[in-house]
Amino acid sequence: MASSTKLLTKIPHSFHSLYPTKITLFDFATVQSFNFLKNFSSNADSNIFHNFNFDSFFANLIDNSPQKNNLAQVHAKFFLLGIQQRGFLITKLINAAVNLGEIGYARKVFDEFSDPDVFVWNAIIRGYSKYNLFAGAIEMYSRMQVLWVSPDGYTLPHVLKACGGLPSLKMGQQVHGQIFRLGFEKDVFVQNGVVAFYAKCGKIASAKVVFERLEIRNVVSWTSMISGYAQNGKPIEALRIFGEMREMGVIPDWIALVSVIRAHTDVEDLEHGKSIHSFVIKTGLELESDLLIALTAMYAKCGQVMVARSLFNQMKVPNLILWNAMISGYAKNGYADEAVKLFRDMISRNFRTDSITARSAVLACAQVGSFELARWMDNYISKSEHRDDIFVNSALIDMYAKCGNVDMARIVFDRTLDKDVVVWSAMIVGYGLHGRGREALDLYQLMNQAGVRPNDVTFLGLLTACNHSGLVEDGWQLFHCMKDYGIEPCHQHYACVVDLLGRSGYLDQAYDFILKMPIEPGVSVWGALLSACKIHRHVTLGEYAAERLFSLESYNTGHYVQLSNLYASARMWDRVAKVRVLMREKGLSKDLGYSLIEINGKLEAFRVGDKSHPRSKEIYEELESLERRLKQAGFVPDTYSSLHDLNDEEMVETLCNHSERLAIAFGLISTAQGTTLRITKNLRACINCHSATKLISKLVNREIIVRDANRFHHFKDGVCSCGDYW
DNA sequence: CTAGGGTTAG
Repeated sequence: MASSTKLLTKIPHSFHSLYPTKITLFDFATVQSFNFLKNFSSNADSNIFHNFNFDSFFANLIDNSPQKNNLAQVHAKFFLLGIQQRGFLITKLINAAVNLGEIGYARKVFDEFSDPDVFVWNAIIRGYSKYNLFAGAIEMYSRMQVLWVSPDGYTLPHVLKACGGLPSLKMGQQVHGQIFRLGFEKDVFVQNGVVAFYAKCGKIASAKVVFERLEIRNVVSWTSMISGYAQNGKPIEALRIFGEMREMGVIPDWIALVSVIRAHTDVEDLEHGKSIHSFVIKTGLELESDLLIALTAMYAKCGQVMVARSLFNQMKVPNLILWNAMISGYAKNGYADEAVKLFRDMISRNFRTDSITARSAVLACAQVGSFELARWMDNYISKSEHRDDIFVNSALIDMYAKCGNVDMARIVFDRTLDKDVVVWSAMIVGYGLHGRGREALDLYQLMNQAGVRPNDVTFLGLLTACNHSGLVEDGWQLFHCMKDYGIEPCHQHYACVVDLLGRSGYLDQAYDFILKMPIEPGVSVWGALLSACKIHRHVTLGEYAAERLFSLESYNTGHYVQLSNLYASARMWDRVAKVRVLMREKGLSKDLGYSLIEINGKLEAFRVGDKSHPRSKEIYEELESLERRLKQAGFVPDTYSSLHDLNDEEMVETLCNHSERLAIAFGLISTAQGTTLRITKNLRACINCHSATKLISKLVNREIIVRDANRFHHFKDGVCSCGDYW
């Protein structure tokens, strides 16, 4: 009997020395051990186990269990042997289950244990906290206290993490009070937890008080403060604390550096960010993959997408967050095509995507502006696990609106359950962009009925909608509704109102309104006034607005062009010429106009007078025929404002080869009768092309949708949705 | 069995 006991305890050791890897140990030794265990039951001769050390035997087995099944087998044996109440083994079992990610199983083991001590409680609380199941962690913590089990120095950090993760300021403050009563002032683990908790709740001042009272501050204490400032929009302060930490001679580890890199990212200080990068290389920390992710995100967000991409490529197995950082980096910096390409790459390689990936990819599609791509994205999302995510759906609504199809946006809107203010606002903004003011207002009614409180973006969408549909009265009333909801109007709201008043010719009232603004009027406000002056040919007020604009942004070409357009509309050619001279003196070059048209999901670009297209000859033939038909229909080019316009497009003498006309001609010859043409251009629509496009839509019996720098124009049957005001 | 980090719509 004694020899068999000995043999059993010896198996793991002998195997261990022969096969040092843990997996091997499990495969051989435990299979044998399990076979042995299978052959006895609780009524077996208990003498066999007289001197047997269960703790070390099962501990070994648990440590080497690769799966939940193995743990379950071990657990079953506890009951057979009557040792199911050994806290040490249960703690080990729960921790092992947690490390395997089997939190549900860990909880099951916990629930079958009748009288947990602090170690067992710690194990289960750690489990919930580790997987960000904060409510679970807190629930277990309160149950622990009901049973009068006192927390120790290991319990509290997990609980604090949970309080900060929710975040629940109240709960954390209670825990902080307990910590004080229990006397953990000197426990650096607990105190660091308190610092991080306050920082996560945005109570950075409280975090600082606790931090400064710490007698011993380690790198974790410092990092908690640095990331606290970084996460609360105070990156400069974060960097200052980092400086202090360095002065104290504390060596940053890789997590500290991640926080510092994030702070540099937020201030877009690539110079210092790069020096951190070299520090990382010098200290040999560049093997730390999460540090590389932070660096990738930094370069991507600061616009250095090429550098970011090379770091991305260095990673053998990119993880989800790295993919996200790269995709959102591309999307943010206008590399929408690259973002989409990378997203497609990711799904074709069967990587898991999360809600952030989906949002970034949808955002990129919105920028590309291709309706076909938008449809593909929608199709992908609606079949994925993200289909009910309201963040993703609000991005989809925005995407469809920006890709020219507000009705598809509405379909996404209607299928979105539990709509929040962002979803409602996205739809309202979409209607606004397309000049469908009535529908925007109707939706606002429904939103009120649904009990959703509007915010600043909702009102911006509503005001834009009223503006683009000429609903002056409604807009004016809505603007005054804002204060009922305690929403402070910002520059863009004021600009909308100026636009609104200006549209109906109330220019003096618009000026008066500007003078009464509680905040300093900015570029958007004066720009709106100048536009209105151009429409109504009010030269003196327009000149004043232009003067304000030049003082705010003396190098923005657009303002000079607008002023020149104002003069042209009033036929003041000498002043048009003066603006041109002024621009030359400032060394301003004119923005190049271009248009994109989507044909079978592919985008084709045209510049003014472009002859580079392979089908150029056919395009110009179509253009000439269109021109003839326009003339026959009695179309007279509005030469006075166009010929003297300073836009590059507008400078060209023949008006019929503006980029959008080339795009239209190409669209007509490459699509079937009746197909809708979708065009995107980088500048505002010129008056001539706008009138011409209206007529063309009637002559060729096609719907033509043009997205200009400001809004959408839907041309159909000779009229445009903008009502000729843009 | 402890703590700190990175990606985020309108």
